[in-house]
Amino acid sequence: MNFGEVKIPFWSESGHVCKKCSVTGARFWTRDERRETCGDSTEDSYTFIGNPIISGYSMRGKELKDAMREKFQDFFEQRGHTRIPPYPIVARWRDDIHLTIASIADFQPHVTTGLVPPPANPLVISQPCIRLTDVAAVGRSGRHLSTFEMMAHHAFNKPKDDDVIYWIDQCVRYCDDMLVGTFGISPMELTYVENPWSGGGNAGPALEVIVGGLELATLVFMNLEEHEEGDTEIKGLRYREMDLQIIDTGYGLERFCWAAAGTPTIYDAIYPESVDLLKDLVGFEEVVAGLGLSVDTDLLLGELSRLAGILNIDVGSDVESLFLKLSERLQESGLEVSIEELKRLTEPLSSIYAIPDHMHAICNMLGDGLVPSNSKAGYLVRMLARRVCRMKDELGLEVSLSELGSHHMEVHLDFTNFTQSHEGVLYILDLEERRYYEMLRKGEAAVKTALRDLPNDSTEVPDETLFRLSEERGLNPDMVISIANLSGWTDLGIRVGFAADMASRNAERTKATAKERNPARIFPSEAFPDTSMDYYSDTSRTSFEATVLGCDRLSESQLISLKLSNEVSNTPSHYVVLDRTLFYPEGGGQLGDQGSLGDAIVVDTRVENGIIYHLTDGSLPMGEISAVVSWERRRQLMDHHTAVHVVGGSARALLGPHIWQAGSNKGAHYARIDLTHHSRLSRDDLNRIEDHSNEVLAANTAIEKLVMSRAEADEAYGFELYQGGPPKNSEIRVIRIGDHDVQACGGTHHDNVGNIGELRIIRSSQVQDGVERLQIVAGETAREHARMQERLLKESSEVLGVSSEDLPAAVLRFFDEWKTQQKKIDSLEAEIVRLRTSGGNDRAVERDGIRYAVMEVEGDMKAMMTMLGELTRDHSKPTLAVLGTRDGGGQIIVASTEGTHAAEIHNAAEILNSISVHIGGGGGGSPTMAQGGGSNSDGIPDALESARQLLGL
RNA sequence: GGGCGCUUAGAUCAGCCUGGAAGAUCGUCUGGUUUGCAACCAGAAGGCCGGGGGUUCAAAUCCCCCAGCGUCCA
Repeated sequence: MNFGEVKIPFWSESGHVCKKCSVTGARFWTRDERRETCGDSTEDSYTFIGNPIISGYSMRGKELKDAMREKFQDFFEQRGHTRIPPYPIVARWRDDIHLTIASIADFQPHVTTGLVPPPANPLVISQPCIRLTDVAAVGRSGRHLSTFEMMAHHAFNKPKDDDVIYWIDQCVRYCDDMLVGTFGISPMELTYVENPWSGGGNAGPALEVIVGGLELATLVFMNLEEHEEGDTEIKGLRYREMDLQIIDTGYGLERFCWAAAGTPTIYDAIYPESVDLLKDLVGFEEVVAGLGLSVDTDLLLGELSRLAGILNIDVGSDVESLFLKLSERLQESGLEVSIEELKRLTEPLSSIYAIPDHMHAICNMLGDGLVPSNSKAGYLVRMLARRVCRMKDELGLEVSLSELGSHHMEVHLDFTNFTQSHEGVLYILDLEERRYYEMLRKGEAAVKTALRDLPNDSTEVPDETLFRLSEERGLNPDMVISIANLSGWTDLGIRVGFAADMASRNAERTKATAKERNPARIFPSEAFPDTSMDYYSDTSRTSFEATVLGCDRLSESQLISLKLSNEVSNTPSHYVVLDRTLFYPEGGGQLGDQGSLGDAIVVDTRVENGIIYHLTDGSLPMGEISAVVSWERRRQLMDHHTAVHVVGGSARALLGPHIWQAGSNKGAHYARIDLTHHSRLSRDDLNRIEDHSNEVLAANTAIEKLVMSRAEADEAYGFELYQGGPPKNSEIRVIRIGDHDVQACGGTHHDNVGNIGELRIIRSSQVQDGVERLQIVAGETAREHARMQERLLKESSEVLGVSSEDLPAAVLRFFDEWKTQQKKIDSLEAEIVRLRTSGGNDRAVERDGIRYAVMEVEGDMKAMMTMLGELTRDHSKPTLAVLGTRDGGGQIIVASTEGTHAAEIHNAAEILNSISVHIGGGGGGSPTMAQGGGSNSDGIPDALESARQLLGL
């Protein structure tokens, strides 16, 4: 039997036969002996539109989804599955994906690798998911969604332990029983297409379950893992059997709803209220009537939906050629519609369909506490919000983003599961809309500047210009064109194929950056047993005895990959491995301990694969050794680490549930914590957080340090635990500060928060949009910081001879005075120049109607420029001026009055070059204005004299 | 996490590529016109060209560092 073929008793018992699809060549199972195609080919169009394949569901929208979901979960609950509440849509327990893209993602990687047992076995779940890979097709294809619920039943089998819940045969029986028995789908319509699955290091056979041209479910039987010595080869990679064998199913809730509703598109089935509202606001009926289509519109729309399903819309594919294909298809169905008519109808319609879908994703993401940003998951919600803003503008809607959000949450969502408040979501939506229009406003000037050199009758914009505007200003090509069309370039359009080029350009770059990633190991960790980490048992112990198990010189490349922090003052030469240690290795943002091992100084401590490496300034012999951890440093690190937890808790309490720790760093001099927040923090905000934190310190709450299994911790505290990032082990250390803060953390902490004494938030900065970085000092560094501030104030106020209270006023006064005096000097200098250059001045010579002014002046280049202006700006007095000053090694300006006889017969740059040799320098400029300088200021008189000779004066 | 861009008058932005006299529009102020306002005309004030270093005879302009802001991709 080949990999991917599914042979189970159920097939023959239920009368299924195996066939080969005449279009795709895929193997599939069906009860219909005459069937030629698998159901999921270009020859299989949707049969359920206007003719539901699931009956008995007359409701639409949320009510339909709720009913469908309940029916599904109830079916499996009655068959021994435990119902599990859905996980958040933001996948904070994983570091490889931002959003939950499938129900199985809830259990990766900890459960699927066998590290942690599943929350129940078998289980049933309906998991909201977001996938943005096909976001461009949403609203256009009639079936694509960026957000959907994946209903699923999962079973985790361990055949080696005789622990098998159920496998392929039973899984297919459940599926078939439910579709036929519970949902009343005609058995003859069902096909099961073999489509083996591989990816992400795992593989297994799989079946696609198809009815009426619609894929309702995928059943994956994950039983292989990538391994060099495996005996199964798939797509060039070798796989072997896993100890854990997983039933991974996915049933599209929205597709069930669509199949039951039989509406033209999936959006009509699940978001009817929103679609109606938008059509109403747009006046869609009038739009259609105004088109004067040559065929019946209802007929056309129905036909479009049927066809759209079999047109495969890829990201970056050419919309133009898609329309061509659609139009041809319609003709085959006997509908004569021009591409132009088709466009005018489908463009607004696709936005009307896409908006509810996008709003659903946006509300779910924001509801989960996500903050819009210019990077990571926050960027994804911003991108969707901007798509909605653009679509509603193109539709000419007056309604705001938050009004759309408000309507959507009211009609389509259960708000009870949200961590963010209703008002919080609307507030963020308003912020995002303002930012979008701000971007557009700035974009207008950018487009005009970028296109300035382009003739007004151009038809195409250079590719490079479009790429740059898109990347730097966030203006996608469509927006650029519409701005340009309004600004004078009326014929501009986008080159055919440009969208595809841009997509492939992005794909190339993604590929290039993906190659650079390699989390290389630094140390030979297989040579040593795991180090006993004694620092957890008593965080205040500092001296201990241990055995040196290994010591070796650090290579040049090891030193580079270590990326030592700037708190490491001496470059280490060796690494030392012990059997046990009190040295805390860098981890969770806390820097490594320092101290001494025998005669050697420990400058940093690291950990890799459970082995702790002490970085020392010398080598050590094998055997017993006594060691001391620097308590001063350790205490400071603990002050900072505990302070970070306290500040994080206070920020969440004061600012809202969207506050998450996006990263942190704890050194000996200061600590910092990155927090997700939608606005910049004012000093006032910081003060409130600081006060709140110090109140927590004053209460001197005991710090609980618990070790518990991951499942237990999840159950007790939820995902807020993982502020510091996804957990890596099945056992978790939980640091709990009363009711104030609780998180999984491997760092060293005090036993009571009061041990810190006091903490201060000394500044905040924005590391990305939506991520605010707070710098914290605590304990000794807080006092040091205060002393430093005092010193700065004292030194500054002493310079001005004022008390530090008067410093701001004094500085302001001095700055103002400096400015007014500077102006006075300028005007006085100008006055001197006027006096020297006006009338009866014997240094100016007039000849052939040109005034020649050759003179040495005092002052710097700026003063000379002012003088020059006086001399040469007056067109009624054509002048050639040669000015020199001894300032700055000697400087010379030669200039003539532009547009006059003087400018025609003399070249300033030439004159300058021939005379500047006297000051040992050079210079240059235009024919009417040249300046230069040198290093021999005493040569100025010679230079001016040679100018006089050159000009024959 | 990886890029790219921006920071110039009270506001919005040119100028930077290719170094050589700091600009435009709006706003402000003064005067004219007007019964008055708007509009119009004439004129003026208003600039550490984000901060710091470097290259150069010369830097808003080129190079490096820092800060603030924006944006794209993962």
